[in-house]
Amino acid sequence: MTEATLSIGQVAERTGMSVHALRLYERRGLLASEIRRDAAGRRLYTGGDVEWLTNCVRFRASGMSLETIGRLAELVRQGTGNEAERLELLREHQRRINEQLDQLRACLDIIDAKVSGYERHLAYGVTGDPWQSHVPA
Amino acid sequence: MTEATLSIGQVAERTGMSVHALRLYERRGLLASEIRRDAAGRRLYTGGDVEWLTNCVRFRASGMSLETIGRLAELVRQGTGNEAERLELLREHQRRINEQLDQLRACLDIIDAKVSGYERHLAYGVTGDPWQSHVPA
DNA sequence: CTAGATGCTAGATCTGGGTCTAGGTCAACA
DNA sequence: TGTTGACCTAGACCCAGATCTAGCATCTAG
Repeated sequence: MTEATLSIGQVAERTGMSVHALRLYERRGLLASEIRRDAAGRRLYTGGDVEWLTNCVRFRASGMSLETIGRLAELVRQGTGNEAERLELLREHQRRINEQLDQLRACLDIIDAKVSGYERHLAYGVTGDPWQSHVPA
Repeated sequence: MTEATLSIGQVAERTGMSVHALRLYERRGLLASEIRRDAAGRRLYTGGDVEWLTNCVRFRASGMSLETIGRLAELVRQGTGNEAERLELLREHQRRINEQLDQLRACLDIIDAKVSGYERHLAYGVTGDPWQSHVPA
């Protein structure tokens, strides 16, 4: 079963990446498997490639650097035998995501407080600057 | 009561910013109030400045751009009367933080799944690559 | 009195992650 | 047949945000 393939443009469409970025990622070795080419040298992406890239997009959105993605890609390219390393890398990122969640929640608390401060301020015409004065909000 | 002031180095220490960044923020107009100087031209930060900067650090960590911080700073500098605008700006950021939280959680789910996939893999010597093969993980 | 921190300004440099350009190949369709 | 549109490579460019440099001034402790 010759797997159906996609052109770079189609992959861009379904991953949300630009074709430029797709080529960049390939040049930088961020792909888990080599991309085949057609007779004219055009890239042929498989479903697996798209899946990998979709994960890359998520990883990026959660702050993983291209360098780290590259390390992970290399481990996957090497094949089985380095699962412990992959796990370590993933656990590290897991940790970083949790840190980010904490930070975001902390910031959100502050903003929520300021937002309701301003809402009160606007609703009741409270005097004074809810930011400048040390009134909470 | 002449408020106690801090040097730029001290502010760097307690906000976690570098002195370079502190000067940069000032040049870019990201501060809510003008920083006084001593006779020799050295900056004298007040507690309020440190508080503002601490919020800046949080805002940055949650993805607010320097430009947006600058807009907020300007509104605060202008004094009361533009609370509605400030509120709008804060609400917008609130929205963006919530989006980020969603994305992070989504990514975390994927990573969690992969992590436990690899853990199972390592614990039971399951064969096959939990990444390559379409085995969950 | 002098060394060593610490501060100042203006402007240069770096980094990460993309995006864009030039110049060219190829396929399909009117 | 010839133009249109998607693709190719290599390398230039961009942007935000920070960091560093040069050259100088000012304190403070020994």
